[in-house]
Amino acid sequence: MATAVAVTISDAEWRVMRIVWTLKQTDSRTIIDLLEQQHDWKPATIKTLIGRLVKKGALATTKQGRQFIYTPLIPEQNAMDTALTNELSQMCAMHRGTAIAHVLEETEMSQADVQNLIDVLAKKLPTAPASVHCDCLPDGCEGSCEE
Amino acid sequence: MATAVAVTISDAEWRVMRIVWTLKQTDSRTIIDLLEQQHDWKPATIKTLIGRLVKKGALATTKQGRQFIYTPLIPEQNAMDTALTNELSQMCAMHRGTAIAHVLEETEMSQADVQNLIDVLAKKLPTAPASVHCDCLPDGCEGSCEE
DNA sequence: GGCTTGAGTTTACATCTGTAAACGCAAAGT
DNA sequence: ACTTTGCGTTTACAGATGTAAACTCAAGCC
Repeated sequence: MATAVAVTISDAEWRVMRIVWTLKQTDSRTIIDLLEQQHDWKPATIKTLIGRLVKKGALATTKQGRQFIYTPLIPEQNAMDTALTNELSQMCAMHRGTAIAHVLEETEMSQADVQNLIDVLAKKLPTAPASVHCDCLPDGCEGSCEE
Repeated sequence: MATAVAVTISDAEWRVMRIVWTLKQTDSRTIIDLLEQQHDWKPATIKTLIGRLVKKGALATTKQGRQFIYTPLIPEQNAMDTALTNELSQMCAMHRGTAIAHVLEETEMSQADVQNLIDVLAKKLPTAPASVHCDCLPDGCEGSCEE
Protein backbone atom coordinates (compact mmCIF):
# COMPACT_ATOMS: atom_id res chain seq x y z
CA MET A 1 0.00 0.00 0.00
CA ALA A 2 1.14 3.55 -0.60
CA THR A 3 2.88 5.22 2.31
CA ALA A 4 0.18 7.88 2.27
CA VAL A 5 0.56 9.05 5.82
CA ALA A 6 -2.28 11.50 5.26
CA VAL A 7 -0.29 14.60 4.42
CA THR A 8 -1.39 17.63 6.40
CA ILE A 9 -2.20 20.68 4.30
CA SER A 10 -2.24 24.05 6.03
CA ASP A 11 -4.74 26.80 5.22
CA ALA A 12 -2.41 28.76 2.98
CA GLU A 13 -1.24 25.60 1.27
CA TRP A 14 -4.82 24.70 0.62
CA ARG A 15 -5.12 27.66 -1.75
CA VAL A 16 -2.24 26.36 -3.81
CA MET A 17 -3.64 22.86 -3.93
CA ARG A 18 -6.98 24.11 -5.14
CA ILE A 19 -5.32 25.72 -8.14
CA VAL A 20 -3.46 22.57 -9.02
CA TRP A 21 -6.44 20.33 -8.42
CA THR A 22 -8.55 22.48 -10.67
CA LEU A 23 -6.02 22.76 -13.45
CA LYS A 24 -4.90 19.16 -13.01
CA GLN A 25 -1.36 20.26 -13.87
CA THR A 26 0.49 23.56 -14.16
CA ASP A 27 3.72 25.37 -13.78
CA SER A 28 4.62 27.74 -10.97
CA ARG A 29 4.21 30.77 -13.21
CA THR A 30 0.52 30.05 -13.53
CA ILE A 31 0.06 29.27 -9.86
CA ILE A 32 1.78 32.47 -8.85
CA ASP A 33 -0.19 34.60 -11.29
CA LEU A 34 -3.51 33.19 -10.16
CA LEU A 35 -2.78 33.43 -6.45
CA GLU A 36 -1.47 36.97 -6.72
CA GLN A 37 -4.91 37.91 -7.98
CA GLN A 38 -6.76 36.18 -5.18
CA HIS A 39 -4.60 37.21 -2.25
CA ASP A 40 -1.99 39.83 -1.81
CA TRP A 41 0.78 37.34 -1.49
CA LYS A 42 4.19 38.07 -2.87
CA PRO A 43 5.54 35.60 -5.42
CA ALA A 44 8.12 34.56 -2.85
CA THR A 45 5.40 33.49 -0.48
CA ILE A 46 3.73 31.37 -3.09
CA LYS A 47 7.03 29.78 -4.02
CA THR A 48 7.54 28.81 -0.42
CA LEU A 49 4.14 27.20 -0.25
CA ILE A 50 4.74 25.27 -3.45
CA GLY A 51 8.09 24.11 -2.12
CA ARG A 52 6.59 22.90 1.12
CA LEU A 53 3.84 21.04 -0.68
CA VAL A 54 6.39 19.25 -2.82
CA LYS A 55 8.44 18.35 0.21
CA LYS A 56 5.34 17.10 1.98
CA GLY A 57 4.50 14.90 -0.93
CA ALA A 58 1.28 16.67 -1.84
CA LEU A 59 2.56 17.77 -5.25
CA ALA A 60 4.63 15.90 -7.80
CA THR A 61 7.07 17.63 -10.13
CA THR A 62 7.97 16.75 -13.68
CA LYS A 63 10.93 18.48 -15.25
CA GLN A 64 9.71 20.28 -18.35
CA GLY A 65 12.55 22.13 -19.96
CA ARG A 66 13.78 24.72 -17.45
CA GLN A 67 10.80 24.49 -15.16
CA PHE A 68 8.55 22.04 -13.43
CA ILE A 69 5.06 20.89 -14.09
CA TYR A 70 3.17 20.33 -10.85
CA THR A 71 0.51 17.71 -10.40
CA PRO A 72 -1.42 16.72 -7.29
CA LEU A 73 -0.28 13.58 -5.54
CA ILE A 74 -3.30 13.43 -3.29
CA PRO A 75 -6.84 13.59 -4.62
CA GLU A 76 -8.88 16.63 -3.76
CA GLN A 77 -11.93 14.81 -2.56
CA ASN A 78 -9.67 12.75 -0.38
CA ALA A 79 -8.12 15.79 1.23
CA MET A 80 -11.49 17.41 1.83
CA ASP A 81 -12.77 14.25 3.34
CA THR A 82 -9.84 13.86 5.70
CA ALA A 83 -9.92 17.48 6.79
CA LEU A 84 -13.60 17.42 7.63
CA THR A 85 -13.44 14.07 9.33
CA ASN A 86 -10.52 15.15 11.47
CA GLU A 87 -12.29 18.28 12.51
CA LEU A 88 -15.45 16.43 13.39
CA SER A 89 -13.73 13.62 15.21
CA GLN A 90 -12.32 16.00 17.74
CA MET A 91 -15.78 17.14 18.75
CA CYS A 92 -18.25 15.61 21.16
CA ALA A 93 -19.81 12.58 19.47
CA MET A 94 -23.19 13.44 20.88
CA HIS A 95 -23.25 16.89 19.33
CA ARG A 96 -21.85 16.13 15.89
CA GLY A 97 -25.27 15.72 14.38
CA THR A 98 -26.36 19.18 15.42
CA ALA A 99 -23.15 20.73 14.21
CA ILE A 100 -23.57 19.11 10.82
CA ALA A 101 -27.13 20.38 10.70
CA HIS A 102 -25.90 23.94 11.20
CA VAL A 103 -23.30 23.54 8.53
CA LEU A 104 -25.81 22.12 6.10
CA GLU A 105 -28.01 25.12 6.61
CA GLU A 106 -25.21 27.52 5.82
CA THR A 107 -23.66 25.66 2.92
CA GLU A 108 -24.90 26.35 -0.55
CA MET A 109 -25.26 23.15 -2.51
CA SER A 110 -26.75 22.15 -5.79
CA GLN A 111 -30.10 20.44 -5.86
CA ALA A 112 -28.40 17.25 -6.96
CA ASP A 113 -26.07 17.41 -3.95
CA VAL A 114 -28.92 18.01 -1.56
CA GLN A 115 -30.85 15.13 -3.04
CA ASN A 116 -27.81 12.92 -2.78
CA LEU A 117 -27.38 13.78 0.87
CA ILE A 118 -31.01 12.97 1.51
CA ASP A 119 -30.49 9.59 -0.10
CA VAL A 120 -27.39 8.90 1.94
CA LEU A 121 -29.25 9.79 5.10
CA ALA A 122 -32.33 7.79 4.17
CA LYS A 123 -30.14 4.74 3.77
CA LYS A 124 -28.50 5.51 7.09
CA LEU A 125 -31.68 6.00 9.03
CA PRO A 126 -32.60 2.31 9.54
CA THR A 127 -29.26 1.38 11.04
CA ALA A 128 -28.80 4.55 13.08
CA PRO A 129 -28.55 3.95 16.83
CA ALA A 130 -31.26 5.31 19.10
CA SER A 131 -28.71 7.61 20.66
CA VAL A 132 -25.04 8.45 20.61
CA HIS A 133 -23.44 9.31 23.91
CA CYS A 134 -21.14 12.09 24.90
CA ASP A 135 -17.53 10.97 24.79
CA CYS A 136 -15.93 14.04 26.29
CA LEU A 137 -15.07 12.46 29.61
CA PRO A 138 -12.90 9.36 30.18
CA ASP A 139 -14.75 6.05 30.10
CA GLY A 140 -16.89 5.59 33.12
CA CYS A 141 -17.51 9.28 33.75
CA GLU A 142 -20.40 9.67 31.35
CA GLY A 143 -23.86 10.78 32.21
CA SER A 144 -23.15 14.40 32.99
CA CYS A 145 -23.74 15.59 29.51
CA GLU A 146 -27.42 14.83 29.00
CA GLU A 147 -29.56 17.88 28.87
CA MET B 1 -22.50 43.39 20.05
CA ALA B 2 -20.01 41.32 21.96
CA THR B 3 -16.43 41.63 20.79
CA ALA B 4 -16.45 37.90 20.11
CA VAL B 5 -13.70 37.84 17.51
CA ALA B 6 -14.28 34.13 17.10
CA VAL B 7 -11.59 32.76 19.41
CA THR B 8 -9.48 30.10 17.75
CA ILE B 9 -9.18 26.86 19.67
CA SER B 10 -6.34 24.51 18.81
CA ASP B 11 -6.64 20.74 18.78
CA ALA B 12 -5.14 20.21 22.20
CA GLU B 13 -7.20 23.03 23.62
CA TRP B 14 -10.35 21.37 22.31
CA ARG B 15 -9.79 18.52 24.72
CA VAL B 16 -9.81 20.94 27.61
CA MET B 17 -12.86 22.79 26.37
CA ARG B 18 -14.80 19.57 25.97
CA ILE B 19 -14.27 18.79 29.62
CA VAL B 20 -15.43 22.20 30.71
CA TRP B 21 -18.37 22.25 28.33
CA THR B 22 -19.50 18.90 29.57
CA LEU B 23 -19.13 19.71 33.24
CA LYS B 24 -20.37 23.27 32.76
CA GLN B 25 -17.92 24.38 35.41
CA THR B 26 -14.94 22.88 37.21
CA ASP B 27 -11.64 23.47 38.83
CA SER B 28 -8.26 22.69 37.32
CA ARG B 29 -7.81 19.68 39.59
CA THR B 30 -10.71 17.96 37.88
CA ILE B 31 -9.65 18.95 34.40
CA ILE B 32 -6.14 17.69 35.00
CA ASP B 33 -7.31 14.42 36.49
CA LEU B 34 -9.66 13.71 33.62
CA LEU B 35 -7.23 14.63 30.89
CA GLU B 36 -4.41 12.64 32.41
CA GLN B 37 -6.63 9.62 31.97
CA GLN B 38 -7.42 10.32 28.34
CA HIS B 39 -4.00 11.37 27.12
CA ASP B 40 -0.57 11.00 28.52
CA TRP B 41 -0.19 14.64 29.16
CA LYS B 42 1.71 15.88 32.17
CA PRO B 43 -0.20 18.16 34.53
CA ALA B 44 2.06 21.01 33.45
CA THR B 45 0.90 20.61 29.86
CA ILE B 46 -2.72 20.79 30.87
CA LYS B 47 -2.07 23.84 33.02
CA THR B 48 -0.55 25.56 30.02
CA LEU B 49 -3.57 24.78 27.89
CA ILE B 50 -5.94 26.07 30.54
CA GLY B 51 -3.87 29.22 30.87
CA ARG B 52 -3.94 29.85 27.15
CA LEU B 53 -7.67 29.32 26.95
CA VAL B 54 -8.22 31.84 29.71
CA LYS B 55 -5.97 34.35 28.00
CA LYS B 56 -7.77 33.75 24.70
CA GLY B 57 -11.07 34.44 26.35
CA ALA B 58 -12.47 30.96 25.87
CA LEU B 59 -12.68 30.23 29.58
CA ALA B 60 -13.79 32.47 32.42
CA THR B 61 -12.38 32.20 35.93
CA THR B 62 -14.12 32.77 39.20
CA LYS B 63 -12.05 32.93 42.33
CA GLN B 64 -13.33 30.26 44.67
CA GLY B 65 -11.28 30.23 47.85
CA ARG B 66 -7.71 29.47 46.85
CA GLN B 67 -8.48 28.22 43.39
CA PHE B 68 -10.46 29.05 40.30
CA ILE B 69 -13.65 27.72 38.89
CA TYR B 70 -13.55 27.61 35.12
CA THR B 71 -16.57 28.13 32.93
CA PRO B 72 -16.84 28.29 29.15
CA LEU B 73 -17.13 31.75 27.63
CA ILE B 74 -17.99 30.45 24.21
CA PRO B 75 -20.77 27.94 23.65
CA GLU B 76 -19.79 24.48 22.48
CA GLN B 77 -22.19 24.28 19.60
CA ASN B 78 -20.94 27.65 18.50
CA ALA B 79 -17.35 26.51 18.46
CA MET B 80 -18.20 23.32 16.59
CA ASP B 81 -20.14 25.29 14.07
CA THR B 82 -17.37 27.79 13.45
CA ALA B 83 -14.71 25.13 13.17
CA LEU B 84 -16.62 23.11 10.62
CA THR B 85 -17.71 26.12 8.63
CA ASN B 86 -14.16 27.44 8.46
CA GLU B 87 -12.86 24.13 7.29
CA LEU B 88 -15.53 23.83 4.64
CA SER B 89 -15.22 27.39 3.40
CA GLN B 90 -11.66 26.86 2.42
CA MET B 91 -12.64 24.06 0.07
CA CYS B 92 -13.93 24.19 -3.49
CA ALA B 93 -17.56 25.28 -3.38
CA MET B 94 -18.46 22.84 -6.09
CA HIS B 95 -17.18 19.85 -4.18
CA ARG B 96 -18.45 20.63 -0.71
CA GLY B 97 -21.59 18.61 -1.19
CA THR B 98 -19.67 15.47 -1.98
CA ALA B 99 -17.33 15.98 0.93
CA ILE B 100 -20.24 16.34 3.29
CA ALA B 101 -21.76 13.19 1.86
CA HIS B 102 -18.61 11.27 2.70
CA VAL B 103 -18.53 12.65 6.18
CA LEU B 104 -22.15 11.79 6.75
CA GLU B 105 -21.48 8.22 5.77
CA GLU B 106 -18.68 7.91 8.28
CA THR B 107 -20.26 9.77 11.16
CA GLU B 108 -22.33 7.85 13.63
CA MET B 109 -25.46 9.76 14.54
CA SER B 110 -28.64 9.02 16.39
CA GLN B 111 -31.77 8.30 14.48
CA ALA B 112 -33.19 11.61 15.65
CA ASP B 113 -30.17 13.45 14.29
CA VAL B 114 -30.38 11.68 10.97
CA GLN B 115 -34.05 12.48 10.73
CA ASN B 116 -33.37 16.09 11.61
CA LEU B 117 -30.78 16.34 8.87
CA ILE B 118 -33.21 14.89 6.39
CA ASP B 119 -35.72 17.53 7.40
CA VAL B 120 -33.21 20.32 7.06
CA LEU B 121 -32.27 19.10 3.62
CA ALA B 122 -35.84 18.61 2.52
CA LYS B 123 -36.53 22.20 3.39
CA LYS B 124 -33.40 23.23 1.53
CA LEU B 125 -34.14 21.27 -1.61
CA PRO B 126 -36.67 23.66 -3.18
CA THR B 127 -34.40 26.68 -2.96
CA ALA B 128 -31.21 24.89 -3.88
CA PRO B 129 -29.54 26.20 -7.05
CA ALA B 130 -29.28 23.93 -10.06
CA SER B 131 -25.53 23.97 -9.71
CA VAL B 132 -22.76 25.54 -7.69
CA HIS B 133 -19.61 26.44 -9.55
CA CYS B 134 -16.01 25.87 -8.74
CA ASP B 135 -14.47 28.91 -7.07
CA CYS B 136 -10.88 27.78 -6.99
CA LEU B 137 -9.65 30.16 -9.65
CA PRO B 138 -9.87 33.96 -9.62
CA ASP B 139 -13.05 35.39 -11.09
CA GLY B 140 -13.17 35.00 -14.80
CA CYS B 141 -11.01 31.90 -14.99
CA GLU B 142 -13.76 29.40 -14.28
CA GLY B 143 -14.85 26.63 -16.53
CA SER B 144 -11.82 24.42 -16.21
CA CYS B 145 -13.19 22.50 -13.32
CA GLU B 146 -16.18 20.73 -14.86
CA GLU B 147 -15.64 17.07 -15.29
C1' DG C 1 29.99 33.42 -25.41
C1' DG C 2 28.40 36.73 -21.94
C1' DC C 3 24.42 38.87 -19.75
C1' DT C 4 19.81 38.56 -18.32
C1' DT C 5 15.95 36.39 -16.50
C1' DG C 6 13.29 33.56 -14.11
C1' DA C 7 12.43 28.91 -11.64
C1' DG C 8 13.49 26.64 -7.72
C1' DT C 9 16.22 26.67 -3.23
C1' DT C 10 17.96 28.67 1.07
C1' DT C 11 17.54 31.58 4.73
C1' DA C 12 14.75 34.55 7.86
C1' DC C 13 11.71 35.57 11.28
C1' DA C 14 7.43 36.22 14.13
C1' DT C 15 3.55 33.65 15.85
C1' DC C 16 1.05 29.58 17.13
C1' DT C 17 1.02 24.95 18.98
C1' DG C 18 2.41 20.88 21.65
C1' DT C 19 4.76 19.70 25.47
C1' DA C 20 6.61 20.54 29.93
C1' DA C 21 9.69 22.10 33.88
C1' DA C 22 10.35 25.66 37.36
C1' DC C 23 8.72 29.15 40.31
C1' DG C 24 5.96 32.23 43.50
C1' DC C 25 2.64 32.25 46.91
C1' DA C 26 -1.33 31.71 49.57
C1' DA C 27 -4.03 28.21 51.97
C1' DA C 28 -3.96 24.08 54.87
C1' DG C 29 -2.13 21.27 58.16
C1' DT C 30 0.62 20.49 62.61
C1' DA D 1 4.30 30.14 63.45
C1' DC D 2 6.36 27.00 60.24
C1' DT D 3 6.18 23.84 56.71
C1' DT D 4 4.01 21.72 53.07
C1' DT D 5 1.05 21.40 49.27
C1' DG D 6 -1.11 22.72 45.41
C1' DC D 7 -2.74 26.32 42.11
C1' DG D 8 -1.77 29.58 38.76
C1' DT D 9 2.16 31.92 36.33
C1' DT D 10 6.54 32.28 33.98
C1' DT D 11 9.89 30.41 31.16
C1' DA D 12 11.49 26.96 27.63
C1' DC D 13 11.94 24.91 23.44
C1' DA D 14 11.08 22.43 19.04
C1' DG D 15 8.16 22.13 15.05
C1' DA D 16 4.49 24.11 12.02
C1' DT D 17 2.73 28.10 9.61
C1' DG D 18 2.42 32.71 7.35
C1' DT D 19 5.07 35.72 5.04
C1' DA D 20 8.95 37.05 2.27
C1' DA D 21 13.79 38.42 0.81
C1' DA D 22 18.07 36.66 -1.05
C1' DC D 23 20.59 33.48 -3.72
C1' DT D 24 21.89 29.97 -7.31
C1' DC D 25 21.98 28.44 -11.63
C1' DA D 26 20.58 26.94 -16.11
C1' DA D 27 18.09 28.44 -20.20
C1' DG D 28 17.33 32.18 -23.47
C1' DC D 29 18.63 36.32 -25.84
C1' DC D 30 22.20 39.46 -28.25
